[in-house]
Formats: sequence, C-alpha cells, structure tokens
Amino acid sequence: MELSKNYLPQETENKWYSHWLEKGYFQSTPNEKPAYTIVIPPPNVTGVLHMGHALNNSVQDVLIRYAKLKGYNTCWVPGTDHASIATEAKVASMLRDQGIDKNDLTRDEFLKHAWEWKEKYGGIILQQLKKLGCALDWQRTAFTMDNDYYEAVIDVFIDLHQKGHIYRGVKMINWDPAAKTALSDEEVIHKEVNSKLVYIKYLLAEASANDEQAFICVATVRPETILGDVAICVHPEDERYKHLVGSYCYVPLINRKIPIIADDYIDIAFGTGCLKVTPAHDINDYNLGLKHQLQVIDTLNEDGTMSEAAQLYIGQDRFAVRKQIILDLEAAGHIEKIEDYKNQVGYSERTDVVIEPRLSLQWWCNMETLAKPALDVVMNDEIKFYPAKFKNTYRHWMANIKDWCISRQLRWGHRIPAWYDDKGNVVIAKNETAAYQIYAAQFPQHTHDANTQFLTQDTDVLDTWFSSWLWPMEVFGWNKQPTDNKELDYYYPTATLVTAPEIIFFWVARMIMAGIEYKHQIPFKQVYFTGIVRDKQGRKMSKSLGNSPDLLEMIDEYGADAVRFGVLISSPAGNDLLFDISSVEQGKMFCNKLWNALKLLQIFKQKEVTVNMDEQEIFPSIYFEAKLNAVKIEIDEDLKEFKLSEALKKVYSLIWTDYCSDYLEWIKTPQDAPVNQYNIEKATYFFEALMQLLHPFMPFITEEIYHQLQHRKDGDDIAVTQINMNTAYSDIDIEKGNSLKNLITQIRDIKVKNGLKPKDAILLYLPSEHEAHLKAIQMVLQRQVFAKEILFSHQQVAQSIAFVCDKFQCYITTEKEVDQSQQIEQLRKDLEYLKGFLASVDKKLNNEKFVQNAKPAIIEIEVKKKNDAMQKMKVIEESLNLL
RNA sequence: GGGAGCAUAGCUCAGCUGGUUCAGAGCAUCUGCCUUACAAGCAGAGGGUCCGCGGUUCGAACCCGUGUGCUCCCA
Repeated sequence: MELSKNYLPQETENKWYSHWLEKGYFQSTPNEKPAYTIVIPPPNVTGVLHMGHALNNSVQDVLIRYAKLKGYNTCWVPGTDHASIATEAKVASMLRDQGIDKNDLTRDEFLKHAWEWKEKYGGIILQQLKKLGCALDWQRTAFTMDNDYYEAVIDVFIDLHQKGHIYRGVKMINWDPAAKTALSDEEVIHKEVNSKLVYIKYLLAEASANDEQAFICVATVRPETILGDVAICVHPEDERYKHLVGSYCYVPLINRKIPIIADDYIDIAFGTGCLKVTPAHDINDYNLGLKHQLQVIDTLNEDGTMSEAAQLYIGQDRFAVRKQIILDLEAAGHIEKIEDYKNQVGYSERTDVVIEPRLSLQWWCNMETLAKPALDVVMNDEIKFYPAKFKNTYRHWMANIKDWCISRQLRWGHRIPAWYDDKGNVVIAKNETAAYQIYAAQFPQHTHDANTQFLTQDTDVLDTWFSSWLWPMEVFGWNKQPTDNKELDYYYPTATLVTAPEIIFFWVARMIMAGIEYKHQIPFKQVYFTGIVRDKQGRKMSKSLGNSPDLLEMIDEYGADAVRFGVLISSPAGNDLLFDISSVEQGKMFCNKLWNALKLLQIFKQKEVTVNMDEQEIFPSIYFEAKLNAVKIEIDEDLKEFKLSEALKKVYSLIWTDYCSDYLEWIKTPQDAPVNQYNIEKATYFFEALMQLLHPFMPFITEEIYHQLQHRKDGDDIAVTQINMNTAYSDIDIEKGNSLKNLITQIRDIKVKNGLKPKDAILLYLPSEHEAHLKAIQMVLQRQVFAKEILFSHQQVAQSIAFVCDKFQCYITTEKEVDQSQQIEQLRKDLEYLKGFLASVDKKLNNEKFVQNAKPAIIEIEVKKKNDAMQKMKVIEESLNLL
C-alpha cells in the first residue's frame, strides 16, 4: 500500500482509540499478575481540558502504558468530582439566564436542575481525555455523588462524629460573599494588593489637659469596618497612650462610645500603634474581643453588603462603602492622612472575590489524631514523594494542622446528616427514620406527637474534599464491602498518584488520613507532583489571563501524539513546564520522521536481497542492537524516577540520531545493489522495539507503524505487547560503533576544512595495530566517507592529511592539493591542550595526599588518563614531524 | 513575618554519593548540501568566569558560609 507523503494523525488516532476500546485493552479485572493502579485526580465535573490536565494525564498515561508493557495488570480509574461551589455557580448562572432565581427554587427543584445539567454537560472532560489517548478503564468511571459514594461520605461523617472528631461550633471562618458559603483555610488564596492605609481620628470622651489633640488616631485599610468597632487597643508599655488606657472615645460618624484598652498583642511600630478592635470582622480582633469580653457587632450581610447593625450605608456593598466612608470621614474632619500600602488580601479560590472573616456556626473536623499517622508514613518514606522536597511542605502543614471547616452553605453536594429540633438539639443519623429513633433515645424527656414532623435536616452540604478524600478506596467499593473485597484487596493501595503540588493539603494529605483511618493502609505508594504549566513568559496558565491554548484545537491541528510530545518533552521531573507551541511542532516533525523511516524500510523490502552474513555487512545491526539495549535500561531507570522528559529525550535521539541518521544510513547499499536480508529483518525488528519504547509517550503513531511494518494477527497490537527487558549487550560492540561514528564525523569535518566536497574520493589509512578492532567497521566507514579504499598501515604516510581520532593515528590522501598549514595549526593546538591536560593529571599523581586519599579506582583512572594522553601526544608529534 | 527552592550556552534545562578528555542535551544560530525516506530534511561548526565573594578539600558546577536576583508555599 502506498504511504502518504506525511503522517496524517487525524485519520489514525480515532481509528486506534476505538480499536483499543473495542478490544477492551484498558479494562482490568483482578488476576494473578501484579497490579499497577492509578486513580485519576478527579477533575471537576464542570471542567474542560486545559494544559494542566494535558500534562497530568499524559504523565499518568505514560506510567500506565509503560507498566502494561512491563507485564503489570494496569488499572487507571477515571471519574469526576461534583465540585460543589463551581457546579452550583454554573447551574445558578444558567438558571439566571432563564430568568430563574436559585433562591426561588426549593432544594429539590434546584437539585433537579443541577442533575440535569450534570447529565448534559458534566464529564465533557472525560470525553476529551479520550482524544488525548488516555488508557482509562471507562467501565469504572466514578463520580463523587454516585449513590454508593454518597452513602460512603455520609457514613464517614457519622463515624467521625461518633469518634468525636466532628463537632459543630461558632468560629471565625472565611466567608465567600459571592457563593455565600463558608470556605476552608485552604480555599483562600492570599494575594498582595495595593491598598490605602487610612488614618482615622477618634474623638476622646474626656480630653485631659495633657492632650494637645483631643483624639486618638488609628490606621486601617478597611475603614468601613469602623462601624463595627467596639474598642481601641494599645500596647500597655506604649508611653504615647499609657494615660489613655481605661478612658473612652467615640467611633466617628456613629458616635458609639468605646473603651481604650491595653494588650501586648499590639505592634507598637505598626501604623499609629493603636488598633481598632472589630471582633466580627477579623480573627485577631475576635480573639482580643474574647479576652477582653467585648461585644461583637456584625456589620456585614452574607452577600457583602452592610447590615443594619452598621447603622449607616445599610444594604450598600462593602467596597462602595469603603470609598464613600473615606469621603464622609474627610468631610467630618476625621481623616488625618491616607498612605499607599501593600497588603495581603484573601480571595476565594473558586469565585475570586475578597473573603470576609466572619463569625459563623459551622461543622468542623478536628484533624490532630488523623494527621499524626499520616505525617509519619510520608516522613519515613512508606509513601515516597517525588520530588522529595515536598516532604518539607507536607510536614510543616501537618505539624500545624487546624480544624477543618467542612460545612458549605450550598445545595449541590452531600447533605449534612444532622437533624435539629426546635430547641436546637441535634442528632446525627443516616436518614430521617434513623434520626427520629436516635432522637427518641437521646432526648427521652422531649416528647412529641408521634405524627408530627418536628425534626429538620441541616440544609448545608459537605466540602467537596470531604468526599474526594475517600477516592482511592471508594472507587473500588470500599464502603459497601470494606473487607474481603476482591477489587479493593487487589488494587489498593494504588501504585502512584500523579497530581499538582497545589492540592497537597486539599487532597493528598487528606487521602492519606482517610486511607489510614479506614483502610488501615496507605492509599498509594508514591506521589509524583507535576509542575505548573506556564506560558513562555513564565506566567501560570489560567483562564483569566487567557494564555492557555485550546487543547482540542491543538490536537486537531498537530495530532494528539505531537501534543503529548510537546508537553512531556519540556516537563522535567517535578519542575514547572514552560509551554511553547514550538515543542508541539517538534513533536509533529518527529512523527514525520518516523513516517519517513517507515517508508524507507518499505523501499528496502521491495529491493533485491543478499544473504551475506559477513561481519562487515551486519556490523550496523550488531552495533545498534547493543545500543538499543543499553538505552532501554537507561530509560527504564529514568521512568522509575519519573524523569519522563529525560526518558523521552533518550527515545527521541535514539530514534532520530542513532536509528535514522546512523543505522539506516549504514545499512544502505550502493544504488542498484541488493540489500542485506539480515539487516532488513533486524531493521524491522529494531523499529518495532523502538515503537514499543515510544508507545507510552506517543501511543497512536506507534500503533499505526507497528501495523504498517507487517501484517498482524487479530489481537496483536503494540498496546498489549510485552517489552523484552532481557537486554544483555557488549560494550565492545558499542565502542566499535562509537569509533565508527567518530571517524565518520571527523573525516567529514576534515573534508570541509580542506575544501573537499563530501563526495570527493580519498584514500584512508588506519593504524594496523588496531586492525582487529577496526576491521568490523571498515566497509561502512568506506561508504560513509567516500573512501576509494581503506588501508591498514603502521607507517607514516607522506603527502597526507594526518589526524588523530580517539587513539587512532590516521592519514588521508587525496588527489587534490591540500593546505598543510591549517592542519599543522590544528595539531599544535591539540598538542598544547594535551600538554596542559597531562600537566594537571601529573600534578594529581605527584601529589602525595591525592595518592593517599583518593579511592584506588580513581587513581587507576588518572593513570589511564595519563597513558592515553601520552600516547596521543606521541601520535600527534609523529604526525607533526612528518609535515 | 515564617518556610522551601532556584541561579550552568541566546532560550529551556540535564549534570545521581565531590574525582574520566566534564563543562553536556534539545531548541535557536552560522556554513555547506534538493545525496532517489524525510528541505518539516542531510552534513558539519561555533558558543559558557557553571550568579558575585569567601571557606572546606589533594581536588568544587557539586559541600559550607555570605551577598545579590528570582520563584513558590504558609500566616
């Protein structure tokens, strides 16, 4: 069959993905083979494929496909998480477009819309992963709100509550005024912003004669919060204010009389040294308030507008008020000055609005007892982190772990299984029936009419991470069958988790806790943290910056293999990836290179053959086999350490340089001459082996070429072949090949430097004392450098170009007149260099301390260096004498 | 404010426990080639004070200290 000029990915990619699916190659069931399991970090059900996913999932696919080649029973579990906030926001906005206000709907009505939305648009990303070629076991596709999964989350809540880890309490939380829900500390992103530091004067209630000014001044970046001020606090040792402690002042505009108190928490150096205390809107102020028994005045509504308690600006947005109040204070003469100021402000990870610290009644999970063992397994390398530097980050967080706010004021998610009566009593129960039973047992004194519904369920849902921390267990049906579960026992603990360092606390740490708490086993043996995908300028790729390319378009244009190549080649282990489309182009060119090598093999196969097994004829195959086996081992080592880009670079240059540029050229025969049958067979076999090595990185084109190379029986596909790691090879063969390469390059260079055309004929003299070593490469060398003849000689050759390659003294003669001054210069330069080199080696060897301290092997090497250098110098000197 | 990390060719990075001729790769650059697989290609070449300074050592890109610049995480 005639092959197209270039490789056309669009035609082959869909074909092979469907074929793999049809054959069920990605499906796994427990068997006698060792398991290699990965659970996908579940993307948001609302998600679409972006560069981060492309990297993360390409990496996982490489690991899975390589493990499969090595004989493991591989299982890669796909799925999505329900993403409470993101999904609820999406659905609410869709409803708004239809003119429906989410708050006008009942819970059930809203959830009906949400599920409809999920069925329709959810999981688009999973379809996109197919385009990328991911070898996911689709039959196992999981969702964090599947029935069984939902039940598992609820059961875990109940269990942790029984164990006393989960409790309900009023604390300062991070409030997202856009989503109108509490967030955990981890969901808050701190950013540095330019603010105004406003100095506000508070009138003193009883100005004494000592006070030149009848006011006390505080500095704040949030002037609107003065409406919630309940005190002014100064440092007890601060001489400026000592005399005011115990007196009162007035909050400007509303004239609330508040005390001036002292506490050593105050930083004397900051601002004016006076802090306005607003317990409702700052965690530190809150703590101060508790200590000094201050009132709490909450001046904000849940949507970020001012509440009635603020007295002024009621119903106006906090940021509008910030501007307005400065004007009003100014007008009333309360502003002393305004300075530019940089400070850290917390933003919601999901909605990107400024977080308000807010006092709120929420459900909490105490993490201390869960964290302890989870810290240990990472510190003692039972779970290995790659790169290991993340152990530090992990330890720091785990050692200072805070209680986890797990309730969210949303509807989309796992509803908190708490039931309340009208007196504020609460019971935790799996369902309503159980709630009534438990209630009756717990509160026998509260009797109700048997027919009235007096218990109401909590309207909040749980943090999404409270469900995804069960992921590696629950995808294998842990909750229904925690023991004697064939699947769970076989696949758990999973082999590797591939994720972003950004979610080390959100997810990785919590999975480890849940795994140990409930399965009494770690959830995965190693964690590979991928880097962050950045653009060429080093900026993180994000939707808001608009610097993230459209992946599906890219796949259409370049092919999935090229995209995978581009992402993986520039992704050194654990470092950030500076993505540039040129690396995808490089991947596309690589595909063409493969395609053309295939075409050359087809041409070879149509030519006449010889069956000559002469060493010189088949040396290229002997050499390449050794090289292939050597590199195969290196690649295996690299992949064990997640050096994916290193491994890919090695396959790339093994194919492009060693196989195409060297090997295929070496087995070419002169025009119209027959080709060597052994070499052709070997060339085909090597190409197969190379495709196998490349397959984990570029699955589609390798499958296509595997089938183009020869007709395959049904079920013989590269995706399910086993790699042969029986890779013994001879160093001598590799050395001979290297000599050949070096000689070819050096002679070509000499030709250029002496003004010879590449094809100009030469006579080449090689040293006869190395004839045994050089004999094997003679024929190939002769063809590659267009030598009329190669002669072995131990004599110097007059009227020649003399050169030294490796340790071989060689001569070239040519019919053309050559300029000897240039080569003399070159030889002198080489000699000078060697003299210096020899001197440095001698210095070491003559140094007593070196000889005493260095390992014998090192000394041996130095001696060898010395001898090699001296030999070379001798050869060069001889050549120089000749000229 | 606390912690972690990075600095090597024009660019992106390798360089494992200090010891080959160790200063490397890819891309980019320059030169010569349409050599019947591939010009999206072939052949060849040039390019670096391994961030500055000090120290340890027989020996430092590598270890220690310090300065500078940058990045990330946490509060």
